Formats: sequence, structure tokens, C-alpha cells
Amino acid sequence: MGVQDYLPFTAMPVGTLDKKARVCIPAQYRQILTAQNTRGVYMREALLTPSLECFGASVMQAFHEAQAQQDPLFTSVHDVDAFSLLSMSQDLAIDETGRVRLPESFIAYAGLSEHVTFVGMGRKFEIWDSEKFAPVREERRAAAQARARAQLAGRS
Amino acid sequence: MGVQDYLPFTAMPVGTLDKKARVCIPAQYRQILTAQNTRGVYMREALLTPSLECFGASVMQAFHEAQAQQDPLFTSVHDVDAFSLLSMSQDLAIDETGRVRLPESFIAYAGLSEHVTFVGMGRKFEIWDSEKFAPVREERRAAAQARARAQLAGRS
DNA sequence: CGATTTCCCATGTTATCCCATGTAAACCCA
DNA sequence: TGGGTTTACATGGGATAACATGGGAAATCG
Repeated sequence: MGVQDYLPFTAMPVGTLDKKARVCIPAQYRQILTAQNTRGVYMREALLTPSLECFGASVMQAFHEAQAQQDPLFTSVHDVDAFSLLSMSQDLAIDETGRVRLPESFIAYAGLSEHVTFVGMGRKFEIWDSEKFAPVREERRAAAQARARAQLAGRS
Repeated sequence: MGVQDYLPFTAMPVGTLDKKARVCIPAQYRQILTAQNTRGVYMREALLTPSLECFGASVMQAFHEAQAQQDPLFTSVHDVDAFSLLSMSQDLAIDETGRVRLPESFIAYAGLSEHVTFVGMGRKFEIWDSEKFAPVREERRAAAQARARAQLAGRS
């Protein structure tokens, strides 16, 4: 999949998780999803952070296709690979007002309270509890800054 | 068979096996099956785990075609696979309320009690006894997590 | 004729749809 | 460019529909 083939998720808009466990996916992100021929949004618990990874059908298809060609259907290797992508993911429907209803397990895993932050990551975006994300945001900023400095030093 | 041709089975919904040996196939899965032109659901005892493998016509058809393309006199692993798939599978009818009646042999093989878990695996899904699946779920999650960590480390 | 299976309806629960409203952004025209 | 207007968006909440499940009655089978 070439870089040009998709619109990237960018920025870090904030949103609200209401009493009915709904969040409104930012309109900007919804446009990207519909451009991927995705009715809803695929979502799963991130493996390494307390957040939810969200992506469209393009990403799901690309990963699934690669995995399907690599592992025959009825093998244990297939099962482990399929689990992390497919079993852990849910295809959540987006309603006409742009909202999805989050399963309780997702809310618990990411520790979501009322305020959530959407983090654009190119071909996917993440949903974080806003308070939990604040320090992570600073970490990532520092890491990116350090890398930029190193790159600059190496070039001189 | 292209990935585009079907929606993947995802997520891990739970269900109930009632006193009449019936389980309600999640509506989401039924939609995927009907999209595959499958009235019922093909089911067999999984070869490697105490669970039931379920799939629609797409998988059956793919195996049928794979088998047909081979010289029938030439024995191979694929012939054995296709044979076991075709001969060990049952086409269970789904009634109007979305339920199937499981044969006693299936219930015994998977050790099903009242609570069952459906495990979405893309082209197929599995039915597990919820208690038996819990540790397997953790194993698979840990394996996926280890892989994600290795990938992250290799990239830096 | 007894046991099992299939069909059908009832019911509580949950998710989905739909409309209302406040707010912020975009737009337009002077 | 400023100020007013319009549009799009995010959010709350009630009404509606879908779903999973239990259980009874009819049909089927041995």
C-alpha cells in the first residue's frame, strides 16, 4: 500500500464519552474512513498501551490478506495471528450523527472517563483517556525531538 | 478467494447453550454467513483445540476448488485436509430466531457448558466453552503482545 | 406411543434510530 | 477586515426496533 493511497489521520481532537457509552468520531476522521469504503470503524485494544486502535477496511484487508496468504487456515500459527488482528477487533457501526457505541470491555481496558483524545497516527488513530494521554504525549514529543536533534547532528 | 469478497468474522461475543442444546449465533455473524450465500453454518470439531470451527460457503467452496484442481490419484497433505474438512463438517440449519442445535458429539468434544464464547477468526469463527477459552485467550494475547514488542524493538 | 426435534410466540434487555439543542466554525457581504 | 449570518458539528435524551433467550405446542422419528 503506497503512502499516496490513503488520507492520513492527523491531529489530536478531543471528544466526550457519554452516559450511553457513545463517542462521536471526529468528522475529519469519518471522511477518511468513508474514503476507505468503511461503513463503520474497526477497533481493538492496543497491545502495548492502554488505548484503542481504530482503522478502516483498507488496513484490515491489507493485514488480513497478508496473514491469510502466509498461514493456512487450519493451523495453530494461523490462529495466533488471526487472534491479535481479528478476534481482538470489533467492527463498530457509526450512526447517522457520527457516533459509535463502545463495548464496556474497551472502556475498561483503556480506562476511559468522560474526556477522550483522538490521536491521529496515519493509517490508524488511537482513542485515549485524555488524562492518561497527557504524559504519553510529552514522552512522544521528547522522543521525536531527540530523534530530530540526532538527525541534525549526524548530518553536520 | 480475495479478501474483498467477504466480511471477516471479528470480536469475541458470548452466548448461551440452553437446555435444548441450542445456541444463538450472533446476529453479526449471521449477516456474514448470509452474505456468503450460506443458509445454515458449516461446523466441525477443530483439529487442534477443544472447540468447534464454523464457517460459511466461501471456505467450503475454496477447499472444494483446491481439491478439484489436484490430480485425484495424487495423495497429498491437501487431500487429507480437504477430505477431513468435507467429511467431518456438518451443515447445521439456523432457525428463524438465529439459533442452531448442536449435536451431542460436538458439545462433548468442546466440553461446552452453559456459557460459550464465539471467537471471530476472519474466514471462520470458533465456539469455545467460555471457561476453557479464558486461558487460551490469555496465551494468544501474550503471544501477540510479544510479537508487537519485538516488532517495535526491531524498528528503532 | 414415547422421545426427540422443530416451530412458534412471549419477554426482558439492549442497542439503534431519531429529533432537539447548544456551540463553534465557516461563510458572506458590506 | 469586521460583523452578522449560516452551516456543520458534537452532544443529550426519549422513542423504537432488534436481539438473545426461555418455554410451550405441534410435528417427526424410531
